[in-house]
Amino acid sequence: MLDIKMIRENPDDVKNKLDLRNEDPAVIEKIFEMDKSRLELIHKTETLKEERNKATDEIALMKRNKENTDEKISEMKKVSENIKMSDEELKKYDADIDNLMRYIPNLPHDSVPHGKSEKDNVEIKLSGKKKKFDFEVKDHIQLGKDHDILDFERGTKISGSGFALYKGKGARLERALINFMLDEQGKNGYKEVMTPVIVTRESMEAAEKVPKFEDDMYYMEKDDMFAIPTAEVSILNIHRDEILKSEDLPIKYCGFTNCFRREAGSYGKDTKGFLRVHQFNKVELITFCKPEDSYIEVEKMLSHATGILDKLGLYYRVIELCTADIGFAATKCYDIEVWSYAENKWLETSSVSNCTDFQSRRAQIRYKKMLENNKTKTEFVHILNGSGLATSRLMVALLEANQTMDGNIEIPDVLKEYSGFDKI
RNA sequence: AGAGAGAUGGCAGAGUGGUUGAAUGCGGCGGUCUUGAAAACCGUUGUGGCCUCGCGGUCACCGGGGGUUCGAAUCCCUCUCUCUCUGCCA
Repeated sequence: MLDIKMIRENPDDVKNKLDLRNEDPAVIEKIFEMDKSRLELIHKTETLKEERNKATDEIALMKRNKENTDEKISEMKKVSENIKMSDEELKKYDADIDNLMRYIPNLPHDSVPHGKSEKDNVEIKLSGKKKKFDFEVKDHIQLGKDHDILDFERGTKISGSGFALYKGKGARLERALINFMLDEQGKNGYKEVMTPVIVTRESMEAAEKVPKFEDDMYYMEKDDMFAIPTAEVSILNIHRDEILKSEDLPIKYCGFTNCFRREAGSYGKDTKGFLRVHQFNKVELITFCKPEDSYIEVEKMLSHATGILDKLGLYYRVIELCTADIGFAATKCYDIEVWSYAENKWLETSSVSNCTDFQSRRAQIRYKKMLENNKTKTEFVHILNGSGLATSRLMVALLEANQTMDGNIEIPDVLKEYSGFDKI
Protein backbone atom coordinates (compact mmCIF):
# COMPACT_ATOMS: atom_id res chain seq x y z
CA MET A 1 0.00 0.00 0.00
CA LEU A 2 1.03 3.57 -0.54
CA ASP A 3 1.91 5.83 2.37
CA ILE A 4 -1.20 7.85 3.24
CA LYS A 5 1.11 10.64 4.37
CA MET A 6 2.49 10.90 0.87
CA ILE A 7 -1.04 11.35 -0.49
CA ARG A 8 -1.75 13.88 2.24
CA GLU A 9 1.36 15.92 1.53
CA ASN A 10 1.83 15.47 -2.21
CA PRO A 11 -1.48 14.53 -3.80
CA ASP A 12 -0.59 16.03 -7.16
CA ASP A 13 2.67 14.14 -7.43
CA VAL A 14 0.86 10.90 -6.66
CA LYS A 15 -1.83 11.68 -9.22
CA ASN A 16 0.72 12.41 -11.92
CA LYS A 17 2.52 9.16 -11.30
CA LEU A 18 -0.70 7.16 -11.35
CA ASP A 19 -1.55 8.82 -14.62
CA LEU A 20 1.75 7.54 -16.03
CA ARG A 21 0.57 4.06 -15.14
CA ASN A 22 -2.72 4.56 -16.98
CA GLU A 23 -4.50 4.51 -13.65
CA ASP A 24 -7.34 6.89 -12.93
CA PRO A 25 -5.94 9.54 -10.55
CA ALA A 26 -9.39 10.64 -9.44
CA VAL A 27 -9.35 8.17 -6.57
CA ILE A 28 -6.54 10.14 -4.93
CA GLU A 29 -8.74 13.19 -4.67
CA LYS A 30 -11.36 11.05 -2.96
CA ILE A 31 -8.87 9.60 -0.51
CA PHE A 32 -7.42 13.02 0.16
CA GLU A 33 -10.83 14.34 1.21
CA MET A 34 -11.69 11.26 3.24
CA ASP A 35 -8.38 11.46 5.03
CA LYS A 36 -9.06 15.06 5.93
CA SER A 37 -12.42 14.18 7.45
CA ARG A 38 -10.84 11.22 9.17
CA LEU A 39 -8.23 13.39 10.87
CA GLU A 40 -10.92 15.75 12.12
CA LEU A 41 -12.83 12.79 13.47
CA ILE A 42 -9.73 11.46 15.21
CA HIS A 43 -9.31 14.79 16.90
CA LYS A 44 -12.92 14.85 18.04
CA THR A 45 -12.83 11.26 19.32
CA GLU A 46 -9.61 11.73 21.19
CA THR A 47 -10.84 14.86 22.90
CA LEU A 48 -13.86 12.90 24.12
CA LYS A 49 -11.64 10.09 25.30
CA GLU A 50 -9.44 12.50 27.16
CA GLU A 51 -12.50 13.81 28.95
CA ARG A 52 -13.60 10.29 29.79
CA ASN A 53 -10.18 9.25 31.06
CA LYS A 54 -10.03 12.24 33.37
CA ALA A 55 -13.53 11.65 34.69
CA THR A 56 -12.73 7.99 35.26
CA ASP A 57 -9.82 8.98 37.48
CA GLU A 58 -12.04 11.39 39.37
CA ILE A 59 -14.69 8.77 39.92
CA ALA A 60 -12.09 6.38 41.28
CA LEU A 61 -10.87 9.06 43.66
CA MET A 62 -14.37 9.98 44.80
CA LYS A 63 -15.20 6.34 45.44
CA ARG A 64 -12.14 6.03 47.59
CA ASN A 65 -13.28 9.06 49.56
CA LYS A 66 -16.76 7.52 49.84
CA GLU A 67 -18.34 10.41 47.96
CA ASN A 68 -21.46 10.06 45.86
CA THR A 69 -20.64 9.45 42.18
CA ASP A 70 -24.10 8.89 40.70
CA GLU A 71 -24.29 12.23 38.96
CA LYS A 72 -20.81 11.97 37.52
CA ILE A 73 -21.46 8.47 36.25
CA SER A 74 -24.70 9.33 34.52
CA GLU A 75 -22.96 12.29 32.94
CA MET A 76 -20.22 10.04 31.63
CA LYS A 77 -22.74 7.63 30.20
CA LYS A 78 -23.55 10.20 27.56
CA VAL A 79 -19.90 10.85 26.83
CA SER A 80 -19.32 7.14 26.43
CA GLU A 81 -22.23 6.94 24.01
CA ASN A 82 -20.65 9.67 21.93
CA ILE A 83 -17.29 7.96 21.97
CA LYS A 84 -18.88 4.77 20.77
CA MET A 85 -20.56 6.49 17.85
CA SER A 86 -17.46 8.44 17.00
CA ASP A 87 -15.33 5.30 17.09
CA GLU A 88 -17.72 3.50 14.79
CA GLU A 89 -17.68 6.33 12.31
CA LEU A 90 -13.92 6.39 12.46
CA LYS A 91 -13.69 2.69 11.86
CA LYS A 92 -15.83 3.10 8.79
CA TYR A 93 -13.53 5.80 7.45
CA ASP A 94 -10.50 3.58 8.07
CA ALA A 95 -12.13 0.69 6.24
CA ASP A 96 -13.32 2.82 3.34
CA ILE A 97 -9.94 4.42 2.85
CA ASP A 98 -8.20 1.08 3.11
CA ASN A 99 -10.55 -0.49 0.57
CA LEU A 100 -9.55 2.18 -1.92
CA MET A 101 -5.87 1.97 -1.02
CA ARG A 102 -5.78 -1.76 -1.68
CA TYR A 103 -6.41 -1.18 -5.36
CA ILE A 104 -3.92 1.63 -5.87
CA PRO A 105 -0.62 0.41 -7.31
CA ASN A 106 2.87 1.50 -6.38
CA LEU A 107 4.23 4.58 -8.16
CA PRO A 108 6.76 4.28 -10.98
CA HIS A 109 10.34 5.35 -10.28
CA ASP A 110 11.62 8.39 -12.17
CA SER A 111 14.01 6.22 -14.17
CA VAL A 112 11.19 4.14 -15.68
CA PRO A 113 10.49 4.84 -19.37
CA HIS A 114 7.09 6.42 -19.98
CA GLY A 115 4.65 4.48 -22.07
CA LYS A 116 1.04 3.69 -22.81
CA SER A 117 1.21 -0.06 -23.26
CA GLU A 118 3.57 -3.01 -23.35
CA LYS A 119 4.61 -1.87 -26.82
CA ASP A 120 6.54 0.93 -25.15
CA ASN A 121 8.73 -1.40 -23.11
CA VAL A 122 12.40 -0.89 -23.82
CA GLU A 123 14.85 -3.61 -24.75
CA ILE A 124 17.98 -2.90 -22.77
CA LYS A 125 20.01 -6.01 -23.40
CA LEU A 126 20.29 -8.71 -26.01
CA SER A 127 22.52 -11.62 -25.11
CA GLY A 128 23.79 -14.87 -26.54
CA LYS A 129 23.72 -15.95 -30.16
CA LYS A 130 20.63 -16.72 -32.13
CA LYS A 131 21.18 -20.17 -33.59
CA LYS A 132 20.70 -21.00 -37.25
CA PHE A 133 19.08 -24.36 -37.85
CA ASP A 134 19.43 -25.96 -41.26
CA PHE A 135 16.49 -28.21 -40.58
CA GLU A 136 12.89 -27.76 -39.56
CA VAL A 137 12.82 -27.16 -35.80
CA LYS A 138 10.29 -29.02 -33.69
CA ASP A 139 8.40 -27.35 -30.89
CA HIS A 140 8.66 -28.50 -27.29
CA ILE A 141 5.40 -30.39 -27.47
CA GLN A 142 6.61 -32.52 -30.38
CA LEU A 143 10.02 -33.02 -28.78
CA GLY A 144 8.34 -33.96 -25.53
CA LYS A 145 6.20 -36.51 -27.31
CA ASP A 146 9.03 -37.93 -29.43
CA HIS A 147 11.13 -38.69 -26.38
CA ASP A 148 8.25 -39.38 -23.99
CA ILE A 149 9.48 -36.76 -21.53
CA LEU A 150 6.50 -34.37 -21.51
CA ASP A 151 2.90 -35.56 -21.56
CA PHE A 152 0.35 -32.78 -21.76
CA GLU A 153 -2.58 -35.07 -22.58
CA ARG A 154 -2.18 -37.05 -19.42
CA GLY A 155 -1.46 -33.91 -17.44
CA THR A 156 -4.85 -32.69 -18.63
CA LYS A 157 -6.46 -36.01 -17.76
CA ILE A 158 -5.20 -35.72 -14.20
CA SER A 159 -5.91 -32.05 -13.51
CA GLY A 160 -7.53 -30.45 -16.53
CA SER A 161 -5.97 -28.21 -19.16
CA GLY A 162 -2.86 -26.32 -18.24
CA PHE A 163 -1.19 -29.04 -16.21
CA ALA A 164 1.88 -30.92 -17.34
CA LEU A 165 3.22 -34.35 -16.64
CA TYR A 166 7.00 -34.72 -16.80
CA LYS A 167 8.31 -38.20 -17.42
CA GLY A 168 11.69 -39.94 -17.31
CA LYS A 169 14.47 -37.69 -18.52
CA GLY A 170 11.99 -34.82 -18.68
CA ALA A 171 11.30 -35.05 -14.97
CA ARG A 172 14.98 -35.53 -14.32
CA LEU A 173 15.93 -32.51 -16.44
CA GLU A 174 13.42 -30.36 -14.58
CA ARG A 175 14.92 -31.45 -11.29
CA ALA A 176 18.40 -30.77 -12.66
CA LEU A 177 17.40 -27.25 -13.66
CA ILE A 178 15.95 -26.53 -10.24
CA ASN A 179 19.01 -27.84 -8.42
CA PHE A 180 21.35 -25.98 -10.74
CA MET A 181 19.52 -22.70 -10.22
CA LEU A 182 19.31 -23.08 -6.45
CA ASP A 183 23.04 -23.81 -6.26
CA GLU A 184 23.90 -20.84 -8.44
CA GLN A 185 21.73 -18.45 -6.44
CA GLY A 186 23.21 -19.84 -3.25
CA LYS A 187 26.61 -18.85 -4.61
CA ASN A 188 25.18 -15.39 -5.30
CA GLY A 189 24.48 -14.98 -1.59
CA TYR A 190 20.87 -16.06 -1.26
CA LYS A 191 19.94 -18.29 1.64
CA GLU A 192 17.95 -21.28 0.45
CA VAL A 193 14.53 -21.79 1.98
CA MET A 194 11.72 -24.26 1.43
CA THR A 195 8.39 -22.72 2.33
CA PRO A 196 4.74 -23.64 2.60
CA VAL A 197 2.85 -23.32 -0.68
CA ILE A 198 -0.58 -22.96 0.91
CA VAL A 199 -0.89 -19.69 2.79
CA THR A 200 -3.41 -17.71 4.79
CA ARG A 201 -5.35 -14.72 3.53
CA GLU A 202 -3.26 -12.57 5.85
CA SER A 203 -0.08 -13.65 4.07
CA MET A 204 -1.62 -12.96 0.69
CA GLU A 205 -2.66 -9.50 1.81
CA ALA A 206 0.78 -8.77 3.20
CA ALA A 207 2.24 -9.48 -0.23
CA GLU A 208 -0.46 -7.27 -1.82
CA LYS A 209 -1.82 -10.11 -3.97
CA VAL A 210 -5.26 -10.04 -2.40
CA PRO A 211 -7.88 -8.59 -2.82
CA LYS A 212 -6.81 -7.17 -6.20
CA PHE A 213 -5.80 -10.51 -7.76
CA GLU A 214 -7.98 -12.83 -5.74
CA ASP A 215 -9.64 -14.32 -8.82
CA ASP A 216 -6.28 -15.37 -10.22
CA MET A 217 -5.58 -17.60 -7.23
CA TYR A 218 -6.52 -21.12 -6.33
CA TYR A 219 -8.54 -20.75 -3.19
CA MET A 220 -9.55 -23.26 -0.54
CA GLU A 221 -12.80 -21.98 0.83
CA LYS A 222 -13.04 -24.41 3.70
CA ASP A 223 -9.85 -23.08 5.24
CA ASP A 224 -9.79 -19.59 3.70
CA MET A 225 -6.37 -20.36 2.25
CA PHE A 226 -4.65 -19.83 -1.06
CA ALA A 227 -2.18 -21.76 -3.20
CA ILE A 228 0.73 -19.40 -3.80
CA PRO A 229 1.12 -17.90 -7.28
CA THR A 230 4.81 -17.40 -6.51
CA ALA A 231 7.20 -18.18 -3.66
CA GLU A 232 7.48 -14.42 -3.24
CA VAL A 233 4.38 -14.64 -1.06
CA SER A 234 5.67 -17.18 1.44
CA ILE A 235 9.25 -15.87 1.48
CA LEU A 236 8.12 -12.29 2.02
CA ASN A 237 5.98 -13.42 4.95
CA ILE A 238 8.98 -14.98 6.70
CA HIS A 239 9.60 -11.56 8.21
CA ARG A 240 6.06 -10.24 8.51
CA ASP A 241 5.57 -8.17 11.70
CA GLU A 242 9.29 -8.14 12.42
CA ILE A 243 11.83 -5.44 13.04
CA LEU A 244 15.03 -6.50 11.33
CA LYS A 245 18.50 -5.64 12.52
CA SER A 246 20.09 -2.95 10.44
CA GLU A 247 23.40 -4.85 10.35
CA ASP A 248 21.67 -7.94 8.94
CA LEU A 249 20.51 -6.10 5.81
CA PRO A 250 20.39 -6.92 3.00
CA ILE A 251 18.72 -10.26 3.72
CA LYS A 252 18.49 -12.48 0.65
CA TYR A 253 16.53 -15.67 0.15
CA CYS A 254 16.10 -18.07 -2.72
CA GLY A 255 13.52 -20.80 -2.73
CA PHE A 256 12.03 -23.31 -5.09
CA THR A 257 8.28 -23.94 -5.05
CA ASN A 258 5.51 -25.01 -7.32
CA CYS A 259 3.54 -21.95 -8.36
CA PHE A 260 -0.18 -22.01 -9.00
CA ARG A 261 -2.13 -19.64 -11.20
CA ARG A 262 -5.71 -19.88 -12.30
CA GLU A 263 -4.96 -17.43 -15.10
CA ALA A 264 -8.60 -16.44 -15.06
CA GLY A 265 -9.77 -15.16 -18.38
CA SER A 266 -6.62 -16.01 -20.25
CA TYR A 267 -7.98 -18.89 -22.29
CA GLY A 268 -7.14 -18.90 -25.93
CA LYS A 269 -3.85 -17.06 -25.57
CA ASP A 270 -0.58 -18.97 -25.57
CA THR A 271 -2.29 -22.03 -24.19
CA LYS A 272 -0.07 -24.46 -26.07
CA GLY A 273 1.98 -26.83 -23.94
CA PHE A 274 4.12 -25.01 -21.43
CA LEU A 275 3.47 -21.51 -22.70
CA ARG A 276 0.79 -20.92 -20.11
CA VAL A 277 0.12 -23.43 -17.37
CA HIS A 278 -1.69 -23.44 -14.06
CA GLN A 279 1.18 -25.03 -12.20
CA PHE A 280 4.83 -24.40 -12.84
CA ASN A 281 8.12 -24.50 -11.02
CA LYS A 282 10.14 -21.50 -10.06
CA VAL A 283 13.21 -20.56 -8.08
CA GLU A 284 12.40 -17.23 -6.53
CA LEU A 285 14.76 -14.53 -5.29
CA ILE A 286 13.81 -12.09 -2.53
CA THR A 287 15.87 -9.28 -1.08
CA PHE A 288 15.03 -7.22 2.00
CA CYS A 289 17.23 -4.13 2.06
CA LYS A 290 17.60 -0.56 3.24
CA PRO A 291 15.65 1.95 1.15
CA GLU A 292 18.80 3.68 -0.06
CA ASP A 293 20.11 0.42 -1.54
CA SER A 294 17.09 -0.94 -3.38
CA TYR A 295 17.85 0.46 -6.83
CA ILE A 296 21.37 -0.95 -6.65
CA GLU A 297 20.04 -4.28 -5.41
CA VAL A 298 17.54 -4.55 -8.26
CA GLU A 299 20.40 -4.40 -10.78
CA LYS A 300 22.26 -7.08 -8.86
CA MET A 301 19.22 -9.30 -8.79
CA LEU A 302 18.75 -8.86 -12.51
CA SER A 303 22.31 -10.00 -13.11
CA HIS A 304 21.74 -13.03 -10.87
CA ALA A 305 18.74 -14.02 -12.95
CA THR A 306 20.43 -13.49 -16.31
CA GLY A 307 23.51 -15.33 -15.03
CA ILE A 308 21.52 -18.57 -15.23
CA LEU A 309 20.73 -17.98 -18.90
CA ASP A 310 24.34 -17.09 -19.62
CA LYS A 311 25.49 -20.39 -18.17
CA LEU A 312 22.82 -22.31 -20.03
CA GLY A 313 23.95 -20.61 -23.23
CA LEU A 314 20.50 -19.40 -24.21
CA TYR A 315 19.59 -16.50 -26.44
CA TYR A 316 17.69 -13.95 -24.39
CA ARG A 317 16.87 -10.30 -23.95
CA VAL A 318 16.14 -8.03 -21.04
CA ILE A 319 13.40 -5.47 -21.36
CA GLU A 320 12.64 -2.67 -19.00
CA LEU A 321 8.92 -2.32 -18.53
CA CYS A 322 7.41 1.09 -19.17
CA THR A 323 5.25 2.97 -16.69
CA ALA A 324 2.08 1.38 -18.08
CA ASP A 325 3.31 -2.19 -17.76
CA ILE A 326 5.12 -2.48 -14.41
CA GLY A 327 3.60 -4.80 -11.82
CA PHE A 328 1.06 -3.65 -9.26
CA ALA A 329 3.47 -3.55 -6.29
CA ALA A 330 6.52 -2.43 -8.24
CA THR A 331 8.19 0.89 -8.97
CA LYS A 332 10.54 -0.62 -11.52
CA CYS A 333 10.52 -3.93 -13.40
CA TYR A 334 12.74 -5.88 -15.72
CA ASP A 335 11.50 -8.85 -17.70
CA ILE A 336 13.82 -11.47 -19.05
CA GLU A 337 12.68 -13.27 -22.17
CA VAL A 338 14.14 -16.32 -23.88
CA TRP A 339 13.82 -17.02 -27.55
CA SER A 340 11.55 -19.78 -28.76
CA TYR A 341 12.77 -21.12 -32.11
CA ALA A 342 9.56 -22.99 -32.78
CA GLU A 343 7.17 -20.22 -31.81
CA ASN A 344 9.47 -17.60 -33.29
CA LYS A 345 8.92 -15.25 -30.41
CA TRP A 346 10.15 -14.21 -26.99
CA LEU A 347 8.91 -15.99 -23.88
CA GLU A 348 8.95 -14.33 -20.50
CA THR A 349 10.89 -16.44 -18.04
CA SER A 350 11.66 -13.96 -15.31
CA SER A 351 10.52 -10.69 -13.88
CA VAL A 352 12.67 -8.71 -11.48
CA SER A 353 11.00 -5.95 -9.50
CA ASN A 354 11.72 -3.36 -6.89
CA CYS A 355 8.61 -3.09 -4.73
CA THR A 356 10.18 -0.55 -2.36
CA ASP A 357 8.11 -0.19 0.83
CA PHE A 358 4.78 -1.01 -0.84
CA GLN A 359 4.59 -4.51 0.62
CA SER A 360 6.63 -3.91 3.76
CA ARG A 361 4.17 -1.25 4.90
CA ARG A 362 1.27 -3.67 4.71
CA ALA A 363 3.38 -6.55 6.05
CA GLN A 364 4.97 -4.40 8.77
CA ILE A 365 8.54 -5.38 7.97
CA ARG A 366 10.86 -2.74 9.37
CA TYR A 367 14.40 -2.10 10.54
CA LYS A 368 16.04 0.23 13.02
CA LYS A 369 17.71 3.06 11.22
CA MET A 370 20.54 4.82 13.06
CA LEU A 371 20.20 8.58 12.89
CA GLU A 372 23.01 11.12 13.14
CA ASN A 373 22.13 12.12 16.70
CA ASN A 374 22.61 8.47 17.71
CA LYS A 375 18.89 7.89 18.00
CA THR A 376 17.09 5.20 16.05
CA LYS A 377 14.07 5.39 13.82
CA THR A 378 12.00 2.44 12.72
CA GLU A 379 11.64 2.45 8.98
CA PHE A 380 10.12 0.13 6.39
CA VAL A 381 12.58 -2.02 4.46
CA HIS A 382 12.48 -2.20 0.72
CA ILE A 383 11.56 -5.57 -0.76
CA LEU A 384 12.63 -6.88 -4.14
CA ASN A 385 11.56 -10.02 -5.90
CA GLY A 386 12.71 -11.79 -8.99
CA SER A 387 12.45 -15.13 -10.68
CA GLY A 388 15.72 -16.90 -10.84
CA LEU A 389 14.13 -18.48 -12.91
CA ALA A 390 10.77 -20.01 -13.84
CA THR A 391 11.31 -23.42 -15.42
CA SER A 392 8.35 -24.04 -17.70
CA ARG A 393 9.14 -21.54 -20.44
CA LEU A 394 12.82 -22.03 -19.79
CA MET A 395 12.26 -25.70 -20.56
CA VAL A 396 10.60 -24.74 -23.85
CA ALA A 397 13.58 -22.66 -24.89
CA LEU A 398 16.07 -25.21 -23.63
CA LEU A 399 14.57 -28.13 -25.51
CA GLU A 400 14.05 -26.21 -28.71
CA ALA A 401 17.43 -24.50 -28.77
CA ASN A 402 19.37 -27.67 -28.09
CA GLN A 403 17.67 -29.99 -30.56
CA THR A 404 19.83 -31.60 -33.18
CA MET A 405 19.20 -32.70 -36.74
CA ASP A 406 18.70 -36.31 -35.64
CA GLY A 407 15.85 -35.20 -33.37
CA ASN A 408 17.76 -35.53 -30.12
CA ILE A 409 18.37 -32.90 -27.47
CA GLU A 410 21.81 -31.94 -26.20
CA ILE A 411 22.10 -31.14 -22.51
CA PRO A 412 24.06 -27.92 -21.74
CA ASP A 413 27.40 -28.63 -20.05
CA VAL A 414 26.46 -26.96 -16.76
CA LEU A 415 23.45 -29.25 -16.38
CA LYS A 416 25.15 -32.56 -17.16
CA GLU A 417 26.36 -33.23 -13.64
CA TYR A 418 22.86 -32.50 -12.38
CA SER A 419 20.94 -34.51 -14.97
CA GLY A 420 23.31 -37.43 -15.18
CA PHE A 421 22.95 -37.69 -18.97
CA ASP A 422 24.41 -35.85 -21.98
CA LYS A 423 21.45 -35.96 -24.29
CA ILE A 424 17.89 -36.99 -24.68
C1' A B 1 -10.55 -34.74 15.42
C1' G B 2 -11.85 -35.01 21.09
C1' A B 3 -10.59 -33.37 26.47
C1' G B 4 -7.91 -29.94 29.40
C1' A B 5 -4.34 -25.78 30.31
C1' G B 6 -2.41 -21.40 28.60
C1' A B 7 -1.00 -16.59 25.52
C1' U B 8 1.35 -9.98 29.64
C1' G B 9 7.32 -5.49 27.53
C1' G B 10 13.95 -8.19 24.24
C1' C B 11 13.43 -12.71 27.70
C1' A B 12 11.50 -14.71 32.39
C1' G B 13 7.40 -13.64 35.34
C1' A B 14 3.49 -10.77 38.96
C1' G B 15 -1.04 -8.54 38.31
C1' U B 16 -8.40 -8.06 44.23
C1' G B 17 -12.69 -4.02 37.50
C1' G B 18 -10.52 2.13 39.56
C1' U B 19 -3.43 6.87 40.82
C1' U B 20 -1.18 -0.06 36.09
C1' G B 21 1.77 1.62 30.27
C1' A B 22 1.93 -2.26 33.62
C1' A B 23 5.57 -4.98 39.98
C1' U B 24 10.02 -7.91 40.16
C1' G B 25 14.26 -10.42 38.01
C1' C B 26 17.46 -11.03 33.76
C1' G B 27 19.28 -8.78 29.48
C1' G B 28 20.43 -3.89 26.87
C1' C B 29 22.21 1.21 27.26
C1' G B 30 24.61 5.33 30.24
C1' G B 31 27.40 6.39 34.63
C1' U B 32 30.29 5.80 39.54
C1' C B 33 34.32 2.81 41.26
C1' U B 34 38.90 0.32 38.72
C1' U B 35 45.46 0.64 35.45
C1' G B 36 41.78 -2.35 32.53
C1' A B 37 37.92 -5.83 33.28
C1' A B 38 34.54 -8.38 36.51
C1' A B 39 31.61 -7.57 40.77
C1' A B 40 28.90 -3.91 43.33
C1' C B 41 26.09 0.53 43.24
C1' C B 42 23.16 4.60 40.68
C1' G B 43 20.30 5.94 36.52
C1' U B 44 17.82 4.58 32.06
C1' U B 45 15.32 1.17 28.86
C1' G B 46 8.35 -0.62 24.15
C1' U B 47 5.50 0.69 19.64
C1' G B 48 2.29 3.46 16.74
C1' G B 49 -1.34 7.58 15.58
C1' C B 50 -2.75 12.79 16.11
C1' C B 51 -1.43 18.07 17.60
C1' U B 52 3.37 21.17 18.04
C1' C B 53 9.01 24.74 14.78
C1' G B 54 10.44 22.72 19.55
C1' C B 55 9.71 21.73 24.85
C1' G B 56 5.82 18.88 25.25
C1' G B 57 0.63 17.29 25.10
C1' U B 58 -2.84 13.58 23.93
C1' C B 59 -4.97 8.84 22.23
C1' A B 60 -4.32 3.67 21.39
C1' C B 61 -1.82 -0.93 22.29
C1' C B 62 -1.20 -6.92 27.86
C1' G B 63 -2.39 -13.02 21.06
C1' G B 64 -6.64 -11.04 17.05
C1' G B 65 -11.81 -9.38 16.82
C1' G B 66 -16.36 -8.19 19.40
C1' G B 67 -19.23 -7.29 24.05
C1' U B 68 -20.46 -5.70 29.38
C1' U B 69 -19.08 -1.07 32.31
C1' C B 70 -18.65 5.80 34.01
C1' G B 71 -13.99 2.81 33.83
C1' A B 72 -11.18 -3.72 31.34
C1' A B 73 -4.56 -6.74 31.21
C1' U B 74 -8.46 -8.16 34.83
C1' C B 75 -15.49 -10.14 33.48
C1' C B 76 -18.28 -12.40 28.94
C1' C B 77 -18.35 -14.21 23.64
C1' U B 78 -15.49 -15.60 19.46
C1' C B 79 -11.21 -16.67 16.45
C1' U B 80 -6.02 -17.90 16.09
C1' C B 81 -1.82 -20.03 18.13
C1' U B 82 1.08 -22.92 21.95
C1' C B 83 1.46 -26.94 25.56
C1' U B 84 -0.39 -31.84 27.88
C1' C B 85 -3.38 -36.29 27.20
C1' U B 86 -6.35 -39.35 23.64
C1' G B 87 -7.28 -40.52 18.36
C1' C B 88 -5.30 -40.56 13.32
C1' C B 89 -1.17 -40.47 10.21
C1' A B 90 4.03 -39.87 6.66
